[in-house]
Amino acid sequence: MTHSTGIEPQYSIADLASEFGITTRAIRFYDERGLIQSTRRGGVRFYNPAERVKLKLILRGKRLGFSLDESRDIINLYDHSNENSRQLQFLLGKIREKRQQLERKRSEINSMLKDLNTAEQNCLSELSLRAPAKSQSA
Amino acid sequence: MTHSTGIEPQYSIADLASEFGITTRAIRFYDERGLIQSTRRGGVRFYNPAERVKLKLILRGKRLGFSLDESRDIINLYDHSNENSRQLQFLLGKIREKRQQLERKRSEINSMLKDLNTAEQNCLSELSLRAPAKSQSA
DNA sequence: GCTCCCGTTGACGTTAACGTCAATGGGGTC
DNA sequence: GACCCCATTGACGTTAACGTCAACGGGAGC
Repeated sequence: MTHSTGIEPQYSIADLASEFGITTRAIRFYDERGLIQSTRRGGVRFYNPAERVKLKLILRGKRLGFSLDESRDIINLYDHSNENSRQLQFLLGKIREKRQQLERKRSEINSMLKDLNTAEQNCLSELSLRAPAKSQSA
Repeated sequence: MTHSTGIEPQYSIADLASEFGITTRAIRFYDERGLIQSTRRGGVRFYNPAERVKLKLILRGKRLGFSLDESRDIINLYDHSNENSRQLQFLLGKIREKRQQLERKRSEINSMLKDLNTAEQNCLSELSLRAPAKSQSA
């Protein structure tokens, strides 16, 4: 599969579906929407490693609460071929926006983790009350 | 619960809607679904601070990609009144599951942040190529 | 040549999470 | 007591993100 010279591996739609645990319908949906691109061989879709990575990004985005449109935007942040300086500046701004959004998400996750920790402590202390004492029960 | 002041503040549906930037319809929807509870005064909904906090948790959950059902589950992790030891053990397990899920999300966010950083660096280096040199352009 | 399996394109169905709209009603206020 | 504003209930509409189903086709194996 991994040819060292120049030939890229190609993935069928079923390959990717089983690798990522999604349906082929979902992949076709992303394809129709232009989130990923397929090369056709006799009407049949094939995907190269770059498209596979995009698919990964889409699924990661979904797990983090991003819509497909947002994921598309995020993907586009990485793909800047022959842009001029103005476009690059714009891109840079968007990248920094996205970073702030992600940092907000991360801090909200940290809050939730703190809350869970106190909930766990409450649980444990209530359990220790209900249970007989470990060491010193006359 | 230890409350010293005695009287709790009550929030109208419009209060909460404007505070959190959502519509009253959304709040009624959460209410119908039992994610939050209202006390009625003449058919009109009112919410106490505890329900306001639940609403906050729901919205935070949404931003992090949790469904309303998942947020309901998370909220229930904090509310264990008079449970027996078996139920507490079960709760403890769920709390730890949720924590792992959140930690996965956090590490995925960290990956995305790394990706964004390299994208930013690429942008910057391309810009420095396109732009004239800072010091010696004469 | 027939069957099986995978793939394709429509077309329509589904679910979550609300939005929108109509009819109704209470509470101030002028 | 008419007006206005906010709230409620019910009903139906909407959008995103697919699921499902039907009809069709290519190619591998027998």
